[in-house]
Amino acid sequence: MTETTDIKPAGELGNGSTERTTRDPERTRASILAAATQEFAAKGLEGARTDDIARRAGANKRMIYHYFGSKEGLFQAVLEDTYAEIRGSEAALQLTSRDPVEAMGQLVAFSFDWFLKHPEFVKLLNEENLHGAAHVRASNVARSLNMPLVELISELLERGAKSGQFRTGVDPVQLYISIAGISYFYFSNRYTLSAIFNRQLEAPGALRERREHVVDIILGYLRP
Amino acid sequence: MTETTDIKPAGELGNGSTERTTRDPERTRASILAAATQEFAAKGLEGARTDDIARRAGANKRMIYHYFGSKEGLFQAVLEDTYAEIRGSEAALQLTSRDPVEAMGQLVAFSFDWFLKHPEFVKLLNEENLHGAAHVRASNVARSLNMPLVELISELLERGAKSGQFRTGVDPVQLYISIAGISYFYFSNRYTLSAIFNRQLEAPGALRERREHVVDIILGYLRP
DNA sequence: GCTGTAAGTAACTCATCAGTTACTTATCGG
DNA sequence: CCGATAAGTAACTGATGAGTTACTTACAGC
Repeated sequence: MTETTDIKPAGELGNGSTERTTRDPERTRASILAAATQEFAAKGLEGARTDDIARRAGANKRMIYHYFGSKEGLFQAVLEDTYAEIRGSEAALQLTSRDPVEAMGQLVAFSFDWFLKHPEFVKLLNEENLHGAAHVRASNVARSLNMPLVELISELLERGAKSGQFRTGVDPVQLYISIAGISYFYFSNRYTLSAIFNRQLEAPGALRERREHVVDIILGYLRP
Repeated sequence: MTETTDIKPAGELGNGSTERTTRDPERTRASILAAATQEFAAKGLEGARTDDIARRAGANKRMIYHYFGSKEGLFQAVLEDTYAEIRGSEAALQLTSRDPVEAMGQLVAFSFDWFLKHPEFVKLLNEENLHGAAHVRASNVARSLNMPLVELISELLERGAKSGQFRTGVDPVQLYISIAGISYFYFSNRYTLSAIFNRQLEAPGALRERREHVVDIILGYLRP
Protein backbone atom coordinates (compact mmCIF):
# COMPACT_ATOMS: atom_id res chain seq x y z
CA MET A 1 0.00 0.00 0.00
CA THR A 2 1.34 3.41 -0.95
CA GLU A 3 0.79 6.75 0.63
CA THR A 4 0.40 8.93 -2.42
CA THR A 5 1.22 11.99 -0.38
CA ASP A 6 4.55 12.80 1.25
CA ILE A 7 6.64 10.67 -1.05
CA LYS A 8 9.80 12.51 -1.87
CA PRO A 9 11.45 11.68 -5.15
CA ALA A 10 14.45 9.46 -4.56
CA GLY A 11 17.62 11.49 -4.35
CA GLU A 12 15.91 14.60 -3.01
CA LEU A 13 17.17 16.38 0.08
CA GLY A 14 15.75 15.28 3.39
CA ASN A 15 13.62 17.68 5.46
CA GLY A 16 15.94 20.35 6.83
CA SER A 17 18.91 18.01 6.89
CA THR A 18 21.64 18.70 4.33
CA GLU A 19 22.77 15.10 3.96
CA ARG A 20 21.72 13.72 0.62
CA THR A 21 20.32 10.21 0.83
CA THR A 22 22.09 8.72 -2.12
CA ARG A 23 20.33 5.41 -2.08
CA ASP A 24 16.95 4.36 -0.82
CA PRO A 25 15.44 1.35 -2.57
CA GLU A 26 12.15 1.52 -0.65
CA ARG A 27 11.65 5.13 -1.50
CA THR A 28 12.60 4.73 -5.15
CA ARG A 29 10.20 1.85 -5.55
CA ALA A 30 7.41 3.68 -3.74
CA SER A 31 7.88 6.89 -5.68
CA ILE A 32 7.82 5.03 -9.00
CA LEU A 33 4.61 3.32 -7.91
CA ALA A 34 3.01 6.61 -6.87
CA ALA A 35 4.04 8.32 -10.10
CA ALA A 36 2.81 5.38 -12.16
CA THR A 37 -0.58 5.45 -10.39
CA GLN A 38 -1.02 9.08 -11.40
CA GLU A 39 0.18 8.57 -14.97
CA PHE A 40 -1.80 5.40 -15.64
CA ALA A 41 -4.94 6.95 -14.16
CA ALA A 42 -4.49 10.08 -16.26
CA LYS A 43 -3.54 8.46 -19.56
CA GLY A 44 -4.26 4.75 -19.43
CA LEU A 45 -1.92 1.82 -19.96
CA GLU A 46 -1.05 2.65 -23.56
CA GLY A 47 -1.25 6.40 -23.10
CA ALA A 48 1.14 6.61 -20.14
CA ARG A 49 4.84 7.06 -20.93
CA THR A 50 7.55 5.26 -19.00
CA ASP A 51 9.80 8.29 -19.45
CA ASP A 52 7.17 10.51 -17.83
CA ILE A 53 6.68 8.09 -14.96
CA ALA A 54 10.42 8.01 -14.32
CA ARG A 55 10.73 11.79 -14.51
CA ARG A 56 7.76 12.29 -12.19
CA ALA A 57 9.21 9.79 -9.73
CA GLY A 58 12.59 11.49 -9.84
CA ALA A 59 14.06 8.11 -10.76
CA ASN A 60 15.91 6.70 -13.72
CA LYS A 61 13.78 4.83 -16.24
CA ARG A 62 16.02 1.82 -15.81
CA MET A 63 14.68 1.48 -12.27
CA ILE A 64 11.17 0.72 -13.56
CA TYR A 65 12.60 -2.38 -15.18
CA HIS A 66 14.74 -3.10 -12.16
CA TYR A 67 11.78 -3.19 -9.79
CA PHE A 68 8.83 -4.10 -11.98
CA GLY A 69 10.21 -5.88 -15.02
CA SER A 70 8.08 -4.14 -17.62
CA LYS A 71 5.47 -1.47 -18.16
CA GLU A 72 2.78 -4.13 -17.77
CA GLY A 73 4.41 -5.41 -14.59
CA LEU A 74 4.32 -1.88 -13.24
CA PHE A 75 0.66 -1.54 -14.16
CA GLN A 76 -0.10 -4.77 -12.35
CA ALA A 77 1.74 -3.55 -9.26
CA VAL A 78 -0.26 -0.31 -9.38
CA LEU A 79 -3.51 -2.27 -9.50
CA GLU A 80 -2.48 -4.53 -6.62
CA ASP A 81 -1.55 -1.53 -4.56
CA THR A 82 -4.82 0.20 -5.36
CA TYR A 83 -6.95 -2.85 -4.59
CA ALA A 84 -5.12 -3.34 -1.32
CA GLU A 85 -5.92 0.26 -0.47
CA ILE A 86 -9.65 0.02 -1.07
CA ARG A 87 -9.94 -3.29 0.74
CA GLY A 88 -8.03 -1.75 3.62
CA SER A 89 -10.44 1.19 3.83
CA GLU A 90 -13.39 -1.17 3.67
CA ALA A 91 -11.98 -3.26 6.48
CA ALA A 92 -11.43 -0.14 8.58
CA LEU A 93 -15.02 1.06 8.08
CA GLN A 94 -16.75 1.43 11.41
CA LEU A 95 -20.50 1.76 11.15
CA THR A 96 -21.66 3.95 14.00
CA SER A 97 -25.11 2.44 14.28
CA ARG A 98 -26.28 -1.04 15.23
CA ASP A 99 -29.57 -0.47 13.40
CA PRO A 100 -29.44 -2.36 10.08
CA VAL A 101 -31.26 0.36 8.13
CA GLU A 102 -29.06 3.15 9.39
CA ALA A 103 -25.93 1.04 9.04
CA MET A 104 -26.77 0.07 5.46
CA GLY A 105 -27.32 3.74 4.62
CA GLN A 106 -23.89 4.53 6.01
CA LEU A 107 -22.35 1.72 4.01
CA VAL A 108 -23.88 2.95 0.74
CA ALA A 109 -22.77 6.51 1.47
CA PHE A 110 -19.28 5.29 2.29
CA SER A 111 -19.09 3.56 -1.08
CA PHE A 112 -20.21 6.72 -2.87
CA ASP A 113 -17.73 8.88 -0.98
CA TRP A 114 -14.91 6.47 -1.66
CA PHE A 115 -15.32 6.71 -5.41
CA LEU A 116 -15.65 10.47 -5.11
CA LYS A 117 -12.37 10.74 -3.22
CA HIS A 118 -10.47 8.23 -5.38
CA PRO A 119 -11.03 9.08 -9.03
CA GLU A 120 -7.78 7.34 -9.91
CA PHE A 121 -9.25 4.03 -8.71
CA VAL A 122 -12.22 4.45 -11.03
CA LYS A 123 -9.95 5.20 -13.98
CA LEU A 124 -7.61 2.29 -13.29
CA LEU A 125 -10.52 -0.13 -12.97
CA ASN A 126 -11.97 1.09 -16.25
CA GLU A 127 -8.65 0.68 -17.94
CA GLU A 128 -8.22 -2.80 -16.52
CA ASN A 129 -11.64 -3.87 -17.73
CA LEU A 130 -10.88 -2.53 -21.18
CA HIS A 131 -8.06 -5.07 -21.11
CA GLY A 132 -10.24 -7.96 -20.00
CA ALA A 133 -8.80 -7.88 -16.45
CA ALA A 134 -5.61 -9.45 -17.74
CA HIS A 135 -3.54 -8.02 -14.88
CA VAL A 136 -5.98 -8.80 -12.09
CA ARG A 137 -6.23 -12.36 -13.34
CA ALA A 138 -2.44 -12.59 -13.42
CA SER A 139 -2.20 -11.27 -9.87
CA ASN A 140 -2.45 -13.57 -6.89
CA VAL A 141 -2.42 -10.55 -4.64
CA ALA A 142 -5.48 -8.88 -6.18
CA ARG A 143 -7.47 -12.10 -6.33
CA SER A 144 -6.66 -13.28 -2.83
CA LEU A 145 -7.82 -10.14 -1.03
CA ASN A 146 -10.99 -10.77 0.91
CA MET A 147 -14.01 -8.55 0.46
CA PRO A 148 -14.93 -6.88 3.75
CA LEU A 149 -17.89 -5.01 2.27
CA VAL A 150 -19.56 -8.21 1.07
CA GLU A 151 -19.21 -9.72 4.54
CA LEU A 152 -20.67 -6.60 6.06
CA ILE A 153 -23.59 -6.54 3.63
CA SER A 154 -24.30 -10.19 4.40
CA GLU A 155 -24.37 -9.55 8.09
CA LEU A 156 -26.64 -6.50 7.78
CA LEU A 157 -29.01 -8.31 5.44
CA GLU A 158 -29.35 -11.14 7.88
CA ARG A 159 -29.96 -8.92 10.90
CA GLY A 160 -32.35 -6.69 8.99
CA ALA A 161 -34.36 -9.63 7.69
CA LYS A 162 -34.60 -11.12 11.17
CA SER A 163 -35.85 -7.85 12.66
CA GLY A 164 -38.36 -7.45 9.84
CA GLN A 165 -36.75 -4.24 8.58
CA PHE A 166 -35.43 -5.76 5.33
CA ARG A 167 -36.93 -8.02 2.70
CA THR A 168 -35.63 -11.58 2.64
CA GLY A 169 -33.89 -13.55 -0.11
CA VAL A 170 -31.41 -10.87 -1.19
CA ASP A 171 -28.11 -12.14 -2.64
CA PRO A 172 -25.32 -10.14 -0.95
CA VAL A 173 -23.08 -10.29 -4.01
CA GLN A 174 -25.82 -8.96 -6.30
CA LEU A 175 -26.50 -6.19 -3.83
CA TYR A 176 -22.80 -5.39 -3.54
CA ILE A 177 -22.54 -5.06 -7.32
CA SER A 178 -25.59 -2.79 -7.34
CA ILE A 179 -24.32 -0.58 -4.53
CA ALA A 180 -20.96 -0.24 -6.22
CA GLY A 181 -22.43 0.19 -9.70
CA ILE A 182 -24.97 2.83 -8.85
CA SER A 183 -22.22 5.11 -7.56
CA TYR A 184 -19.39 3.98 -9.84
CA PHE A 185 -21.29 4.68 -13.05
CA TYR A 186 -22.00 8.23 -11.95
CA PHE A 187 -18.28 8.88 -11.57
CA SER A 188 -16.83 6.73 -14.32
CA ASN A 189 -19.23 8.15 -16.92
CA ARG A 190 -19.50 11.67 -15.55
CA TYR A 191 -17.77 13.21 -18.57
CA THR A 192 -20.19 11.86 -21.17
CA LEU A 193 -23.16 12.30 -18.82
CA SER A 194 -22.20 15.92 -18.10
CA ALA A 195 -21.83 16.61 -21.82
CA ILE A 196 -25.14 15.02 -22.74
CA PHE A 197 -27.28 16.36 -19.92
CA ASN A 198 -25.42 19.65 -19.91
CA ARG A 199 -25.29 19.39 -16.13
CA GLN A 200 -22.24 19.80 -13.91
CA LEU A 201 -22.19 16.41 -12.16
CA GLU A 202 -19.33 17.33 -9.87
CA ALA A 203 -20.94 20.48 -8.47
CA PRO A 204 -21.43 20.23 -4.69
CA GLY A 205 -25.20 20.37 -5.04
CA ALA A 206 -25.29 17.63 -7.67
CA LEU A 207 -23.08 15.40 -5.52
CA ARG A 208 -25.26 15.90 -2.47
CA GLU A 209 -28.38 15.05 -4.47
CA ARG A 210 -26.82 11.97 -5.99
CA ARG A 211 -25.54 10.73 -2.66
CA GLU A 212 -29.00 11.01 -1.18
CA HIS A 213 -30.52 9.32 -4.22
CA VAL A 214 -28.26 6.24 -4.12
CA VAL A 215 -28.96 5.73 -0.42
CA ASP A 216 -32.69 6.10 -1.09
CA ILE A 217 -32.62 3.54 -3.89
CA ILE A 218 -30.91 0.84 -1.85
CA LEU A 219 -32.93 1.43 1.33
CA GLY A 220 -36.13 1.78 -0.67
CA TYR A 221 -35.50 -1.52 -2.38
CA LEU A 222 -34.65 -3.31 0.86
CA ARG A 223 -37.96 -2.44 2.57
CA PRO A 224 -39.92 -5.67 3.12
CA MET B 1 -26.21 4.70 -38.24
CA THR B 2 -24.29 1.69 -39.46
CA GLU B 3 -25.46 -1.84 -40.00
CA THR B 4 -22.51 -3.72 -38.65
CA THR B 5 -23.60 -6.82 -40.51
CA ASP B 6 -23.67 -7.31 -44.24
CA ILE B 7 -21.07 -4.73 -45.05
CA LYS B 8 -18.85 -6.04 -47.78
CA PRO B 9 -15.33 -4.68 -47.93
CA ALA B 10 -15.04 -2.15 -50.73
CA GLY B 11 -13.73 -3.74 -53.89
CA GLU B 12 -15.11 -7.17 -53.09
CA LEU B 13 -17.19 -9.09 -55.60
CA GLY B 14 -20.96 -8.59 -55.50
CA ASN B 15 -23.22 -11.50 -54.56
CA GLY B 16 -23.25 -13.91 -57.52
CA SER B 17 -22.53 -11.17 -60.03
CA THR B 18 -19.07 -11.22 -61.59
CA GLU B 19 -18.82 -7.46 -62.17
CA ARG B 20 -16.38 -5.91 -59.79
CA THR B 21 -17.66 -2.67 -58.31
CA THR B 22 -14.50 -0.67 -58.63
CA ARG B 23 -15.70 2.35 -56.74
CA ASP B 24 -18.30 2.83 -54.05
CA PRO B 25 -17.71 5.76 -51.69
CA GLU B 26 -20.68 4.97 -49.45
CA ARG B 27 -19.59 1.44 -48.97
CA THR B 28 -15.95 2.31 -48.37
CA ARG B 29 -16.91 4.87 -45.75
CA ALA B 30 -19.35 2.49 -44.09
CA SER B 31 -16.94 -0.41 -44.04
CA ILE B 32 -14.19 1.74 -42.52
CA LEU B 33 -16.65 2.89 -39.84
CA ALA B 34 -17.73 -0.68 -39.08
CA ALA B 35 -14.14 -1.92 -38.93
CA ALA B 36 -13.15 1.01 -36.71
CA THR B 37 -16.03 0.30 -34.33
CA GLN B 38 -14.77 -3.23 -33.84
CA GLU B 39 -11.11 -2.23 -33.51
CA PHE B 40 -11.69 0.69 -31.15
CA ALA B 41 -14.01 -1.40 -28.99
CA ALA B 42 -11.47 -4.22 -28.86
CA LYS B 43 -8.32 -2.19 -28.29
CA GLY B 44 -9.24 1.36 -27.36
CA LEU B 45 -8.30 4.61 -29.03
CA GLU B 46 -4.56 4.29 -28.49
CA GLY B 47 -4.53 0.51 -28.83
CA ALA B 48 -6.30 0.33 -32.19
CA ARG B 49 -4.10 0.48 -35.29
CA THR B 50 -5.10 2.44 -38.37
CA ASP B 51 -3.40 -0.20 -40.54
CA ASP B 52 -5.57 -2.90 -38.97
CA ILE B 53 -8.72 -0.85 -39.42
CA ALA B 54 -7.92 -0.33 -43.10
CA ARG B 55 -7.09 -4.00 -43.63
CA ARG B 56 -10.25 -5.12 -41.85
CA ALA B 57 -12.32 -2.70 -43.94
CA GLY B 58 -10.68 -3.90 -47.15
CA ALA B 59 -9.77 -0.29 -47.82
CA ASN B 60 -6.57 1.66 -48.20
CA LYS B 61 -5.34 3.46 -45.09
CA ARG B 62 -5.32 6.72 -47.04
CA MET B 63 -9.10 6.50 -47.19
CA ILE B 64 -9.36 6.89 -43.41
CA TYR B 65 -7.78 10.31 -43.81
CA HIS B 66 -9.84 11.02 -46.88
CA TYR B 67 -13.14 10.45 -45.10
CA PHE B 68 -12.39 11.17 -41.46
CA GLY B 69 -9.35 13.42 -41.38
CA SER B 70 -7.52 11.66 -38.57
CA LYS B 71 -7.63 8.71 -36.22
CA GLU B 72 -9.39 10.93 -33.66
CA GLY B 73 -11.86 12.11 -36.28
CA LEU B 74 -12.63 8.49 -37.05
CA PHE B 75 -13.12 7.75 -33.37
CA GLN B 76 -15.53 10.66 -33.08
CA ALA B 77 -17.48 9.39 -36.08
CA VAL B 78 -17.67 5.94 -34.50
CA LEU B 79 -19.05 7.45 -31.30
CA GLU B 80 -21.62 9.53 -33.15
CA ASP B 81 -22.74 6.50 -35.07
CA THR B 82 -23.00 4.42 -31.92
CA TYR B 83 -24.92 7.05 -29.98
CA ALA B 84 -27.32 7.47 -32.89
CA GLU B 85 -27.88 3.73 -32.82
CA ILE B 86 -28.76 3.51 -29.14
CA ARG B 87 -31.01 6.57 -29.26
CA GLY B 88 -32.72 5.05 -32.27
CA SER B 89 -33.38 1.79 -30.41
CA GLU B 90 -34.68 3.70 -27.43
CA ALA B 91 -37.04 5.69 -29.61
CA ALA B 92 -38.29 2.48 -31.23
CA LEU B 93 -39.01 0.86 -27.86
CA GLN B 94 -42.67 -0.06 -27.58
CA LEU B 95 -43.76 -0.89 -24.06
CA THR B 96 -46.49 -3.50 -24.32
CA SER B 97 -48.25 -2.55 -21.09
CA ARG B 98 -50.05 0.62 -20.05
CA ASP B 99 -49.53 -0.25 -16.40
CA PRO B 100 -46.69 1.97 -15.04
CA VAL B 101 -45.19 -0.79 -12.88
CA GLU B 102 -45.13 -3.36 -15.66
CA ALA B 103 -43.95 -0.79 -18.19
CA MET B 104 -41.12 0.38 -15.94
CA GLY B 105 -40.02 -3.22 -15.47
CA GLN B 106 -39.91 -3.64 -19.23
CA LEU B 107 -37.90 -0.46 -19.59
CA VAL B 108 -35.30 -1.58 -17.04
CA ALA B 109 -35.04 -5.00 -18.67
CA PHE B 110 -34.67 -3.37 -22.09
CA SER B 111 -31.77 -1.31 -20.80
CA PHE B 112 -30.09 -4.42 -19.37
CA ASP B 113 -30.59 -6.37 -22.59
CA TRP B 114 -29.27 -3.53 -24.69
CA PHE B 115 -25.94 -3.47 -22.88
CA LEU B 116 -25.80 -7.25 -23.05
CA LYS B 117 -26.27 -7.22 -26.83
CA HIS B 118 -23.94 -4.27 -27.49
CA PRO B 119 -20.70 -4.85 -25.64
CA GLU B 120 -18.92 -2.59 -28.12
CA PHE B 121 -21.04 0.35 -26.92
CA VAL B 122 -19.96 -0.26 -23.34
CA LYS B 123 -16.30 -0.38 -24.34
CA LEU B 124 -16.47 2.73 -26.47
CA LEU B 125 -18.21 4.69 -23.72
CA ASN B 126 -15.57 3.59 -21.22
CA GLU B 127 -12.82 4.64 -23.56
CA GLU B 128 -14.48 7.98 -24.19
CA ASN B 129 -14.79 8.67 -20.48
CA LEU B 130 -11.16 7.79 -19.96
CA HIS B 131 -10.51 10.68 -22.34
CA GLY B 132 -12.78 13.10 -20.50
CA ALA B 133 -15.47 12.89 -23.21
CA ALA B 134 -13.33 15.03 -25.50
CA HIS B 135 -14.96 13.63 -28.63
CA VAL B 136 -18.55 13.78 -27.41
CA ARG B 137 -18.01 17.38 -26.36
CA ALA B 138 -16.54 18.14 -29.78
CA SER B 139 -19.51 16.53 -31.50
CA ASN B 140 -22.68 18.48 -32.20
CA VAL B 141 -24.29 15.29 -33.39
CA ALA B 142 -23.80 13.36 -30.15
CA ARG B 143 -24.86 16.27 -27.96
CA SER B 144 -27.93 17.21 -29.96
CA LEU B 145 -29.56 13.77 -29.88
CA ASN B 146 -32.61 13.78 -27.64
CA MET B 147 -33.03 11.20 -24.92
CA PRO B 148 -36.14 9.10 -25.50
CA LEU B 149 -35.61 6.99 -22.39
CA VAL B 150 -35.58 10.00 -20.08
CA GLU B 151 -38.87 11.22 -21.60
CA LEU B 152 -40.36 7.79 -21.14
CA ILE B 153 -39.21 7.54 -17.53
CA SER B 154 -40.69 10.96 -16.82
CA GLU B 155 -44.02 9.97 -18.24
CA LEU B 156 -44.14 6.67 -16.34
CA LEU B 157 -43.12 8.34 -13.06
CA GLU B 158 -45.92 10.83 -13.44
CA ARG B 159 -48.57 8.29 -14.26
CA GLY B 160 -47.40 5.91 -11.55
CA ALA B 161 -47.36 8.65 -8.92
CA LYS B 162 -50.85 9.75 -9.90
CA SER B 163 -52.21 6.22 -9.63
CA GLY B 164 -50.51 5.70 -6.28
CA GLN B 165 -48.29 2.91 -7.59
CA PHE B 166 -45.04 4.91 -7.39
CA ARG B 167 -43.52 7.17 -4.79
CA THR B 168 -43.49 10.88 -5.60
CA GLY B 169 -40.62 13.32 -5.97
CA VAL B 170 -38.31 11.15 -8.06
CA ASP B 171 -35.95 13.01 -10.40
CA PRO B 172 -36.17 11.29 -13.81
CA VAL B 173 -32.53 12.04 -14.67
CA GLN B 174 -31.27 10.56 -11.39
CA LEU B 175 -33.40 7.50 -12.00
CA TYR B 176 -32.18 7.22 -15.59
CA ILE B 177 -28.56 7.29 -14.39
CA SER B 178 -29.35 4.62 -11.81
CA ILE B 179 -31.15 2.34 -14.25
CA ALA B 180 -28.28 2.66 -16.72
CA GLY B 181 -25.57 2.36 -14.08
CA ILE B 182 -26.92 -0.69 -12.33
CA SER B 183 -26.76 -2.67 -15.57
CA TYR B 184 -23.79 -0.92 -17.18
CA PHE B 185 -21.45 -1.58 -14.26
CA TYR B 186 -22.21 -5.28 -14.37
CA PHE B 187 -21.09 -5.43 -17.99
CA SER B 188 -18.34 -2.84 -18.05
CA ASN B 189 -16.63 -4.33 -15.00
CA ARG B 190 -17.50 -7.96 -15.62
CA TYR B 191 -13.88 -8.95 -16.18
CA THR B 192 -12.57 -7.73 -12.82
CA LEU B 193 -15.77 -8.80 -11.04
CA SER B 194 -15.55 -12.29 -12.56
CA ALA B 195 -11.92 -12.58 -11.52
CA ILE B 196 -12.51 -11.39 -7.97
CA PHE B 197 -15.72 -13.29 -7.24
CA ASN B 198 -14.55 -16.27 -9.25
CA ARG B 199 -18.00 -16.35 -10.83
CA GLN B 200 -18.85 -16.52 -14.51
CA LEU B 201 -20.92 -13.34 -14.90
CA GLU B 202 -21.82 -14.08 -18.50
CA ALA B 203 -23.26 -17.53 -17.86
CA PRO B 204 -26.94 -17.72 -18.85
CA GLY B 205 -28.01 -18.36 -15.27
CA ALA B 206 -26.03 -15.44 -13.91
CA LEU B 207 -27.48 -13.12 -16.55
CA ARG B 208 -31.03 -14.21 -15.78
CA GLU B 209 -30.47 -13.63 -12.06
CA ARG B 210 -28.94 -10.23 -12.62
CA ARG B 211 -31.69 -9.14 -14.96
CA GLU B 212 -34.28 -10.06 -12.37
CA HIS B 213 -32.30 -8.31 -9.65
CA VAL B 214 -32.00 -4.97 -11.47
CA VAL B 215 -35.73 -4.93 -12.20
CA ASP B 216 -36.44 -5.77 -8.53
CA ILE B 217 -34.22 -2.96 -7.29
CA ILE B 218 -35.85 -0.27 -9.38
CA LEU B 219 -39.42 -1.43 -8.82
CA GLY B 220 -38.72 -2.07 -5.14
CA TYR B 221 -37.39 1.45 -4.74
CA LEU B 222 -40.32 3.03 -6.60
CA ARG B 223 -42.97 1.54 -4.32
CA PRO B 224 -44.70 4.39 -2.44
C1' DG C 1 -15.55 12.30 -75.69
C1' DC C 2 -13.31 15.47 -72.74
C1' DT C 3 -12.09 17.28 -68.26
C1' DG C 4 -12.16 18.41 -63.33
C1' DT C 5 -12.71 16.24 -59.22
C1' DA C 6 -13.38 12.56 -56.07
C1' DA C 7 -11.80 7.76 -55.11
C1' DG C 8 -8.21 4.96 -54.71
C1' DT C 9 -3.13 2.80 -54.37
C1' DA C 10 1.69 1.81 -52.75
C1' DA C 11 5.51 3.25 -50.71
C1' DC C 12 7.59 6.33 -47.76
C1' DT C 13 8.84 9.35 -43.52
C1' DC C 14 9.94 10.57 -39.23
C1' DA C 15 8.77 11.08 -34.49
C1' DT C 16 8.02 8.31 -30.64
C1' DC C 17 8.84 5.17 -27.01
C1' DA C 18 9.48 0.48 -24.60
C1' DG C 19 13.13 -1.72 -23.47
C1' DT C 20 18.55 -2.40 -23.35
C1' DT C 21 23.46 -1.81 -22.90
C1' DA C 22 27.46 -0.80 -20.74
C1' DC C 23 28.83 1.32 -17.31
C1' DT C 24 29.62 3.45 -12.18
C1' DT C 25 28.92 3.54 -7.24
C1' DA C 26 26.96 2.63 -2.67
C1' DT C 27 26.20 -0.76 0.91
C1' DC C 28 26.58 -4.65 3.86
C1' DG C 29 27.74 -9.31 5.50
C1' DG C 30 31.75 -11.95 6.51
C1' DC D 1 38.21 -3.68 4.70
C1' DC D 2 37.08 -6.27 0.80
C1' DG D 3 34.35 -8.10 -2.79
C1' DA D 4 29.78 -9.44 -4.16
C1' DT D 5 25.62 -7.58 -5.23
C1' DA D 6 22.01 -4.33 -5.45
C1' DA D 7 21.07 0.51 -6.82
C1' DG D 8 21.72 3.74 -9.96
C1' DT D 9 23.04 6.61 -14.52
C1' DA D 10 23.16 8.16 -19.49
C1' DA D 11 23.00 7.13 -23.95
C1' DC D 12 21.43 4.07 -27.30
C1' DT D 13 18.40 0.93 -30.38
C1' DG D 14 15.06 -0.91 -33.10
C1' DA D 15 10.40 -1.49 -33.96
C1' DT D 16 6.29 0.65 -34.61
C1' DG D 17 2.71 3.30 -36.41
C1' DA D 18 0.20 7.88 -37.56
C1' DG D 19 0.12 10.52 -41.13
C1' DT D 20 1.94 11.95 -46.03
C1' DT D 21 3.46 12.00 -50.79
C1' DA D 22 3.16 11.35 -55.39
C1' DC D 23 0.86 9.12 -58.19
C1' DT D 24 -3.19 6.58 -61.03
C1' DT D 25 -7.94 5.77 -62.28
C1' DA D 26 -13.04 6.10 -62.37
C1' DC D 27 -16.87 8.77 -63.52
C1' DA D 28 -20.47 12.64 -63.48
C1' DG D 29 -21.65 16.63 -65.86
C1' DC D 30 -21.02 19.26 -69.68
